[in-house]
Amino acid sequence: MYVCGPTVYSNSHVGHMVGPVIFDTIKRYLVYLGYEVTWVVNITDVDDKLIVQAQKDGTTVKDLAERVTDDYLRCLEALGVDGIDHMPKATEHIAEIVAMTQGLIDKGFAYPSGGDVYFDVTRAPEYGKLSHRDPEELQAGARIEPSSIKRHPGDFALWKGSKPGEPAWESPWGPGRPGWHIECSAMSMKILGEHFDIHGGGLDLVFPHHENEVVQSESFSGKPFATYWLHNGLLTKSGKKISKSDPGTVILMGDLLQKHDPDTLRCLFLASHYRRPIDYGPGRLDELARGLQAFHGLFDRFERLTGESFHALDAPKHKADGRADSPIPDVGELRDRFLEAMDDDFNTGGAFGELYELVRALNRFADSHKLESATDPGSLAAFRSGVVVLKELSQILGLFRHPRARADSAQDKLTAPLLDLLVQLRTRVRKEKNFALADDIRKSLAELGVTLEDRPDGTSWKLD
RNA sequence: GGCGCCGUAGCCAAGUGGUAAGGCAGAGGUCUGCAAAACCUCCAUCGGCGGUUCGAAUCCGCCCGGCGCCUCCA
Repeated sequence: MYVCGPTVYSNSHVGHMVGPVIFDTIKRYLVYLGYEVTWVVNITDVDDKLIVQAQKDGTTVKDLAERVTDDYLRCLEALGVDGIDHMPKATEHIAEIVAMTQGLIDKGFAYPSGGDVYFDVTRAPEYGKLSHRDPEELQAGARIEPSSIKRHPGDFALWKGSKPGEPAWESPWGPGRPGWHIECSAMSMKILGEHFDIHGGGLDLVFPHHENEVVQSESFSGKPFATYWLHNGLLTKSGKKISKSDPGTVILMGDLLQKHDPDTLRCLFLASHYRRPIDYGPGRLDELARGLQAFHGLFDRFERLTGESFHALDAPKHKADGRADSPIPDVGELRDRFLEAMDDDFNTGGAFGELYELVRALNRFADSHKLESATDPGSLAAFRSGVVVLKELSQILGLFRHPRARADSAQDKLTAPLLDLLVQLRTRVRKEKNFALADDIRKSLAELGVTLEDRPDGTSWKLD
């Protein structure tokens, strides 16, 4: 599986993470089903944009690329995108790119011109098949800049001759750098072979990038390139596409990660089908976070009842190891429905809905069996097995990998013991039926962001 | 102008031929000393108009509205 990664000239915005999270989930699911998946995401670290930006910043292309790549990797890690097997860089594959370019010239699909090398789209009758475009009509669009060194306006550069001061590598056509599309063909071919199963990327890459990848790859190898093309919908902000070339729309991923839980952000991308556009509007993330509370409520409940942490649970990693049946009503069926949704073109939105139903089924079971007050080992074990199913399915979506980070500093040594102490005192007050004082304590704590929950088996506190 | 996508409750969203998942918000209820949490119940006929069909949100046509690509873009 090959997914187009970023051109690293400026830090990642939210939109850049849609694809990685979606394809991370797709890989998780394929692995869950028992497939072996090798996932490649490229880093394009040389290109006109980088040259311009580096000059603006007064730095080198190399430094800029490294800095932006680091930001990208940090975002991936924060979001739990950990299934990428290879991240090849264009600058480390110049030899392959040159060889492929030469091969295309030898086969008559490309021609050198003025220090550049262009792919000749008229030599590939199938050009346009991916994006349903007719090369002749591309001319009619007239938005392609005319160039005297190109034979056909639709021809695209495989190799660009360099001007003095620009990053350059030696080649049979003089010093230069790769064109934009060739690195993906060269690197996917090197790592995955001439033909592979899945190629992904944003919807905005269909043309010209993927179209060009297909022609140059198939012209070179004579074999079909990717079997399946998956294009994820784009992120919009108030209806407008988020794009680096439209600075008003850019929302930096790094900024969002400061304020929001990674699970919330994953849900933003997974709550709807991957092909649909996702609109990022005000309050959207808060809304999702409120919804996620139900899960955390169940995790807390599970921990109170069993002493085990949901996050430490060991759940089946493969479908074959999971259990289809459950002593708890609906659990087996909900698991089936979750998997059916995923089987249907990775319908994460539908699958996500089943997860909520599963939470409700588990709470319903815990309520009806009075798990808080009874000590029936059988019921507790059944509850636990149901929670394991929840964990099994959550893992597929890459959710709830870690306990939620508290927004405050509850981790300090004093807060928890002090709150415990207050709760103890309040419990005594309540026993004495001094509800006015007990309610005062609860109200004051609420103002500090501490919520108290009185249960049959005691009182617990939680921080917002 | 060409290619393509979308329009489901106040908001987000699944469903693509058999009488509408789920989430947020809202209303009522159970539990509770009161709350919180949890659970239960309620809240849409699917942009509009025609057509096909025993039957359509789901298929076809037209119209209205929004968006993307055709130029760098995840």
